[in-house]
Amino acid sequence: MEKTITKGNTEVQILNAARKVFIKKGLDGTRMQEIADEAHINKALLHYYFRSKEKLFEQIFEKALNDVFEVINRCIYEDGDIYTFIETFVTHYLSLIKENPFIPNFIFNEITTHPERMKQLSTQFKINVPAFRHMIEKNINQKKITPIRPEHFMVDLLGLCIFPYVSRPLIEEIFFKEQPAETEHFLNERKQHIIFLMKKALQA
Amino acid sequence: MEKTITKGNTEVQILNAARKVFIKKGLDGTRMQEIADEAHINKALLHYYFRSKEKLFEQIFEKALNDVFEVINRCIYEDGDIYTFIETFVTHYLSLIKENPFIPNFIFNEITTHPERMKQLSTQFKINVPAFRHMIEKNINQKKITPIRPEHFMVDLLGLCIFPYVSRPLIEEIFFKEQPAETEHFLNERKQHIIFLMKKALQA
DNA sequence: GTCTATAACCGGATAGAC
DNA sequence: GTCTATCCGGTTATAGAC
Repeated sequence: MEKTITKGNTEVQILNAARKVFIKKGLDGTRMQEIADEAHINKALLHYYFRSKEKLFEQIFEKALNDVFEVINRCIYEDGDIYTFIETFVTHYLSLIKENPFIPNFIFNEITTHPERMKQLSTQFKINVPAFRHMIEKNINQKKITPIRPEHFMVDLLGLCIFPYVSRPLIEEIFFKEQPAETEHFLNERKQHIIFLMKKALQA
Repeated sequence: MEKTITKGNTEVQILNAARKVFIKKGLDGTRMQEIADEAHINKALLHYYFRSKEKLFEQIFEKALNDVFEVINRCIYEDGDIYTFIETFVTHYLSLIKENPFIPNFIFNEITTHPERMKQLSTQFKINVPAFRHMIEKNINQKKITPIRPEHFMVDLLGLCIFPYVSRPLIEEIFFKEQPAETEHFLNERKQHIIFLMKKALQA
């Protein structure tokens, strides 16, 4: 009776466990045994459900990439106001990262350590670049913002949001060694700070 | 005679080879055989010179971290003008990354995949935080810039410089799929763009 | 110092009982 | 579907000749 709670979803348990371990340790650093332990099942079951380590990994990687692209696309409206865009983008993106702080690092690392394979997996995801470019250019033409290359704008926003989480251990070590709790507070301040920074930088 | 060119510096050859492989593949993804091949020597020699894979790795990791911190510290002057700081910092930092584009990813990844060990190694490096804070606060008091928390300012600069290189494969895929050579041009534009962006954002 | 050969170990994958 | 036991390839590390 109590067992029914988890009955039938061994597959889900495995996926959750795999996600947790892969994201923290990467493809090469992950041991199938550790996933099995985390999922409270036997190593052999992993192969029963997913055939191989790599097959299991691909599912996790694709899902992670999909989440990241989805949030970006949800914020893009061809005719949107750019100041609204900045606010919604930063808000949604930071909340995604806050809930999954290891994801960006995970993605970047797998792409650089296994370029061929990951590149192939990553090509299926797209962001709506034409709509994004259109939005920026329209706002420029309306003199709402100073001229800027759309690609720089997007990279700026992503870098400002993502970098503090990717480099968190070093930031903690450098700036907040004496009061580690302050790091959390600092990261929470980022939202207002980034919005302020980008709005001011873009003023026409 | 020709052999003397490399005689006596087997150790250096190994370090160069190890650096190249570790930085691209990470600690877990690196095989000692690959380092040996890259250095054109035998696998056993690696152990003769460095005892173990981990010992060899530590040397590479520490050197990488040291380079990164050194550049930052070289730009900090307690009484410096902040607009000068922005220019020299961005210039030096981008040229470091351009020459070693995989270093940031390498460092972040090792710290997250092996937190205990790497944290320990990273504590020996410091940036001159008091001088940096002093510089920012002085410039604020002189009304040269709008008030900003020094930590945010540093994280902004680093993120804007580093992120485009860390995410290069995705940027290429998303924005420049049709003309991959354009990525290089885009990255070269970053220097002027970041300087422009930060100066404008900080204006008093 | 540098090599070849091999030991010792680990981890992904499979066989086969239940 | 789930387990235990085991295989087998690959990888770090060492022994020992030169």
